[in-house]
Amino acid sequence: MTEEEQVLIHCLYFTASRFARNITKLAENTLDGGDLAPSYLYMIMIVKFNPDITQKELCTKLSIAPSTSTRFIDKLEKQKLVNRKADGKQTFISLTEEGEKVYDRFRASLKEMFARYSDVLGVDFSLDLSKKLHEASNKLEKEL
Amino acid sequence: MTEEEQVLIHCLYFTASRFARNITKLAENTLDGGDLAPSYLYMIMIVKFNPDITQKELCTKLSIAPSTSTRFIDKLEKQKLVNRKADGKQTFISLTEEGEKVYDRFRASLKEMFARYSDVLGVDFSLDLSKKLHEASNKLEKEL
DNA sequence: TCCAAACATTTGTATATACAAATGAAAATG
DNA sequence: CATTTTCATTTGTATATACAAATGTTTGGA
Repeated sequence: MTEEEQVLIHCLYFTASRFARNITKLAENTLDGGDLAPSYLYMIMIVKFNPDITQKELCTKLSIAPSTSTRFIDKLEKQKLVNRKADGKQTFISLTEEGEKVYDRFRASLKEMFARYSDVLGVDFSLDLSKKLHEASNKLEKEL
Repeated sequence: MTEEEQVLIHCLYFTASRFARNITKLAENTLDGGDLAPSYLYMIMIVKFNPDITQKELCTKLSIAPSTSTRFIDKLEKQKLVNRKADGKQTFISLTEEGEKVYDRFRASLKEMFARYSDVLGVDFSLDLSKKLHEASNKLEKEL
């Protein structure tokens, strides 16, 4: 292993941010979100499985800043894909009918994306990597 | 496993982009790059181990767009951390003395960052994850 | 030898995302 | 109950990053 690679495997920031750029490009090319970028689909997916989720909880599950969540929801609301229900300090988010349809389209196109990358990386490798990233995010989110 | 998690582990885009945000935040807080964001340190690291690298090669190794590389190098050159050597179509990049110093400072602070996250994730898990992300990026970069 | 095609870099512009400060609402405490 | 504290969201602003078009350079035919 070269010294360069030694440094790389000791810096998860380097390897993770590069990988994120690669997989984002693939997602932009293969996920069907109409005119929505993949990150909006991520939010829609989370809302789908957590109806009436608060904005704060969304921030945690997506690891985004509160200000980012405001802007994302603004856009999704304008497109009538989600509803905001303000109650005191909190805001609750849920999908509209139209939002459910976008989710279903995304869900179908996800198969295609999975096929594309697991063809290159291997199915087991891909599932394992994704699971590890998920676990790791939860731990970092909680303990840092 | 919940249905939400089933979707997550089938979508590397979701898990990788969230993880990248988490680890980026940690990197911003712990890596010592003076006033440079972590992504600039990544570029400096690659140049350190590949003196006189072309811009195109940098783009491949970092998985960034050519326009992004131009802007990064503009900034690093303005701070006298790298040199541009134009030759025909290509541009060759190398570190200045000052750039080497920035690398050395980064290198020292990397130990701290590694300690922070491997404390939460485990040393073996962290090294393994980083290695897998590195391999996966190389494959996606080559075959997609 | 000249032109067309290929290629690397740069510039114009748009967007996802962040942080810090501002706002608005609830809860706690005297 | 009145006021301070705490908390969730929003707004102002900055930056990393991308794509598409423009520019500049080389190379391979005709």
